Amino acid sequence: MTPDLRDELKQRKPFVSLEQEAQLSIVRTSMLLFDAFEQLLKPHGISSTQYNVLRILRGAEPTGLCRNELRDRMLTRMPDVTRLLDRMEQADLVTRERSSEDRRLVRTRITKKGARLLRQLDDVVEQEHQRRLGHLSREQLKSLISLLSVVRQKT
Amino acid sequence: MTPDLRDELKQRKPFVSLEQEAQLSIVRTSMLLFDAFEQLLKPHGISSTQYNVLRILRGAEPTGLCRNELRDRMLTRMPDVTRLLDRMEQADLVTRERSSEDRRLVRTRITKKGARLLRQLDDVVEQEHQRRLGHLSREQLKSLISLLSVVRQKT
DNA sequence: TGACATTCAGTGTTATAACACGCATATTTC
DNA sequence: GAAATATGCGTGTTATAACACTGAATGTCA
Repeated sequence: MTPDLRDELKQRKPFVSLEQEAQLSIVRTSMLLFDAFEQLLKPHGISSTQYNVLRILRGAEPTGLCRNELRDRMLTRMPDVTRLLDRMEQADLVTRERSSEDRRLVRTRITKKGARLLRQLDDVVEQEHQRRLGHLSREQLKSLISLLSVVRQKT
Repeated sequence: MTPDLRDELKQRKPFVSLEQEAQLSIVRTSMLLFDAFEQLLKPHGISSTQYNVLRILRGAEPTGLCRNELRDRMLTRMPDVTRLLDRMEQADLVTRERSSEDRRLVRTRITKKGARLLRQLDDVVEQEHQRRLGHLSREQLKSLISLLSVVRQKT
């Protein structure tokens, strides 16, 4: 019933292994969701990476986070957080302030404008999640979440 | 037993919905697999995108594919296939030839060097899939593949 | 306390992705 | 069969990602 990935990508040969098919399925599905998410955000003027940062910083209020803490919590690898934050600071979405206790650290916090934007997006984003995944049952979702967690165990 | 994504990302608040948790789990898992894959390929001098192109072109022998067919079969969205192929042509991994029947088309094919590189990588790549996903049972893998296919149904 | 190592943020540079546009070739329509 | 439309590829440009390196601040240890 459900068409397999091989058809989707018009592949002639079968997959080498279930493991390979699973990995490609994960990456493929992720890319589709990720791209759709970016398109959704685009009219609002931020990328999904920036959105991710805002979400993290909202959760880290009122203390904020330093650059590396933020980087470690991000969904996707981001080697150049500094300039990402530069742009967000310029857009008045975040503020940065050097810590007085440890002057190596720069504490980043979300601004009111950032928080307002995020609040506007909350509904839009949740609707998107429903649109993309709402056709799965609760059991299917739980099973999927659990299986992916097992995958991530092996780093 | 399996630690959840919330712990992994040090999130304080629970997820808004199962749908959201599932989407984030998919994207997170994909990024980990994808990054590991890129690191694996790096010593061999190609990116995962280029690897993907080579795989597709190997499967499309002996006719090859035109640019847009290739783009449509790629695992990830790629708006700038032309310059990707430019680089690969320069590295002698692919050849391009304008079609004589329809002179709008440019047929791209894998070179011997590209095919050789790919052959070298076959084992390495399959080992990587085993390393990342080999700890799941066949039933778990099938279930995961099937669930992801259901997710993709809603475009 | 002074030398050494470590941690943190930022910078310089190159490579790649993203987007809008343009030109050539085919196809359609009247 | 000429004009209009569609399709396919390439290019110019800007934005962002990736990587290696620098310098400041802190911690460590003799």
